[in-house]
Amino acid sequence: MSTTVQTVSDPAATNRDTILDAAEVLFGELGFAGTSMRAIAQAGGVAQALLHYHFDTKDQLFDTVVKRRTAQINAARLDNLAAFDARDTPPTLSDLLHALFAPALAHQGGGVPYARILATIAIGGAREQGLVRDNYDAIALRFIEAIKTIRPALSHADAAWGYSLAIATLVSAMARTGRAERLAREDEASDDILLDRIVRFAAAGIDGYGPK
Amino acid sequence: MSTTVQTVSDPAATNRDTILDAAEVLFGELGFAGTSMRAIAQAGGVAQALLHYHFDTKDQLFDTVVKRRTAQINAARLDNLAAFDARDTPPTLSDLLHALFAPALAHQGGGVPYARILATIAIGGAREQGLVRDNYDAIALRFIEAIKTIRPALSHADAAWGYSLAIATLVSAMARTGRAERLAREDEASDDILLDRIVRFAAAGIDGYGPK
DNA sequence: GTCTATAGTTCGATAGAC
DNA sequence: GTCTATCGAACTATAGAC
Repeated sequence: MSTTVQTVSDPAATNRDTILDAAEVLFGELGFAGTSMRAIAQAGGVAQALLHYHFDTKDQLFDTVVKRRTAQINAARLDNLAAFDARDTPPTLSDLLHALFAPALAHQGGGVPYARILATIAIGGAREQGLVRDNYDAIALRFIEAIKTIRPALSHADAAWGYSLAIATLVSAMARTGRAERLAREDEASDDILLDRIVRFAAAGIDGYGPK
Repeated sequence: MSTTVQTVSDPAATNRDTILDAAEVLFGELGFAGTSMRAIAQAGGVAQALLHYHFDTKDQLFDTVVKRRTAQINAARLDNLAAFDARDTPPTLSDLLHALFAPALAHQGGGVPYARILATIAIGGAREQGLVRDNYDAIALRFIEAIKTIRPALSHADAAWGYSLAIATLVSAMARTGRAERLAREDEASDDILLDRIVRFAAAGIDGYGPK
């Protein structure tokens, strides 16, 4: 990476990156089937044929968009787990959920455009479930084990269900539909408020499966 | 409605209903943009032109699919609320969530095909959020008020966020990706088990926003 | 690496017979 | 109400020049 600040129109970005950025935005807004290679090319200001040169097919372009952010998000999650190991005191359940959620909501994780892609993948059909399994199951099991360490009374199944439903609240937050704010009669929530809401809800929800 | 039992291949079903059933399955599997009018016509065993005769456009066909099930689900939810009012003892928070969740997971609510449509709508973009607001905001506010009655210590915002994240767990369950079971190393969960898991998690999650 | 041009397919929607 | 046939547009992907 160069020393310049990363922006949407980074002049140092290659056409390949420009295409990935444009694809991420459109896939997030319109979904895989709803987004055309033509529209991505136009948004990125390049010829449509260039997309096929760099990524071959639409399917592979989509997979590349996902993999780029997955690498960032999961690396940050593993860093957070490592930081816990380096401390004197073990993390609380809320600490652990914060470490799980924050990288997916943060801007470095692709921001709102990618968050909406990830949300649709999380509830997607067979094709999308393959992406989830390949990209996220390993890290999920790491966090499930951490939950069991913090709450030894929970069975593996309880911890796994608790983890899965915690992710459900994250997916809802990532989709950023604004519905919760509308029902609460509040302004659109900031990342910090959103994070606090889902951490508190999910931590209590997990504890609903057994004694603290 | 006739006195015969409604089945997938009800011989008394009109072509209009057959089209709606086929559209529901395909929209659920492949999404709106991923489903073609041709595929729906073929699945329903009718000419493609007949879809346009009955529903005019693809957009209106999709809206009709949603509205048909919405009416069933919300009627069942209101029935459940009315049943609480007719009882001597007020419902618990878990009772209330059961009344909210069960109609959306039950077969009468369209079963798995429609559940997957509803899940995608719930995290969808601008177009889908219009459907959510029009079809589900009114009933949401009814349940939020009920939450505040059962837990007077909660603010309106706390109850609204609790409701929204409870719905997030329902959406996750409706998508039936099988991921929770895979992580828990269990067989695919039945409707009853799924319902019990999300009720317990969501009830505890709501209580995470304030004292019981 | 990047472009223009286009091949070949599939799409939503309509016309018109019955 | 239901069909066959088809229009015009949009799609993914490729060919070939630079």
